[in-house]
Amino acid sequence: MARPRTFDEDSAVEAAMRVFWRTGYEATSTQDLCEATGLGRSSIYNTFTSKHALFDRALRRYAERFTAVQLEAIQDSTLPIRERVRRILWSAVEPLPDDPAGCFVINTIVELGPKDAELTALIDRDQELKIDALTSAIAAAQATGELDPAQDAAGLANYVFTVLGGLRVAARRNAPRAQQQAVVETALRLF
Amino acid sequence: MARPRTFDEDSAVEAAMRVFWRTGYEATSTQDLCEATGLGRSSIYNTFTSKHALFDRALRRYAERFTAVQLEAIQDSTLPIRERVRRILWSAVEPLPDDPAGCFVINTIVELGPKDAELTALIDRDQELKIDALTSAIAAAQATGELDPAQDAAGLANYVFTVLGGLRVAARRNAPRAQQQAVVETALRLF
DNA sequence: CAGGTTTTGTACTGATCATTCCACTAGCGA
DNA sequence: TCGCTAGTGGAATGATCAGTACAAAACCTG
Repeated sequence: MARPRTFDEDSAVEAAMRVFWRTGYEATSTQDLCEATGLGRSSIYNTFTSKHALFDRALRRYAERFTAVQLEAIQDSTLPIRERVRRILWSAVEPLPDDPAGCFVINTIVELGPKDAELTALIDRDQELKIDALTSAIAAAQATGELDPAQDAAGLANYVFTVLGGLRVAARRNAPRAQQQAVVETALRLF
Repeated sequence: MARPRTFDEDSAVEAAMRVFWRTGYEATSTQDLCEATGLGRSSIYNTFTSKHALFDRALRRYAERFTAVQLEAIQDSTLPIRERVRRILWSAVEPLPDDPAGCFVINTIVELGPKDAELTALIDRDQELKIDALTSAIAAAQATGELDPAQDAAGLANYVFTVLGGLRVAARRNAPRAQQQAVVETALRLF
């Protein structure tokens, strides 16, 4: 019963995600969100309750999608560990052509990290998931002799994602691609 | 002739810097700036002309100060190159106790990078200065045989500052200090 | 002490902010 | 086809935004 929606909720979140990603939380107005999603104010508030809640939805969408891709790369046992790490780092160097610059998660840490404990917790959980997966993959590679077992697996995993963060900041600044590629190769020397 | 100021311009910029550093550009209101600096609106606009101009002043202050410290570390020839690099990375792991989390420059890249070409140019120049200095120091170390001359000096310098960026993002998220220290040690293995 | 000049506090501007309200519309079940 | 319910568009809401106008105040010079 009753009138059905004329829009797709999922693609509205997708559109909002891209605006927040490009522009940040504070600098994005509800008007911007209306224009980006094609929805009216009422529909946005009726569906998502607030700007902050929509931001939360958008961030979750982003994190889930990118984490899935990275977990897939990490767990692809047809590739040597070194190539899997390369794929992870490479994602920062060769983003999809019309994605906004940088990483939405890192933008959020920087902008809202000190102010929004809930979002920080969400991001921490996501980060831990990836670190754990990479740690396991590295440990497995050490067990097969593919990697020096003397190294601390968790430490290496942490290192990889820290470098990734640095690359994503560099991407936000439009650093030359060749430079970033060189950094990836340098970082990979430990593998 | 005429009435003198009752405040110190420099310490007003310092106070503004710390608010912008902690809170970002958009989320800092002129009211916040009044409270942080202890000045009235009139004095702020009379002295600094606009919020954006004050932000610019604050960012320059920050960049000049931190760049000076880092250049000093880079050029301290009493230390082996490895220790100099360690000092650079260490600054992200052990910040001064009541400084805001993270790095004001990186916060600015992330928040305003895509929107503010002038600030981006300022940051790029600053970054280049540091990269060049570190490149020279690495090349010198290679010449004395302290470091393998086969490595690309500029590439290594770039790598160091990319890792530093990653560490500073981690600091903004309050990542455990021990984890960050481990990352520093891992990154240093290339030296 | 008086004149000139800049600073300072306060009150105000118009714009924009996130959010809400309400009348209207559109579809589904009866 | 009628009535219920939920979605929609647009006009409000009051708060806050960056920036300004202006008069009173404070200091230096003469």
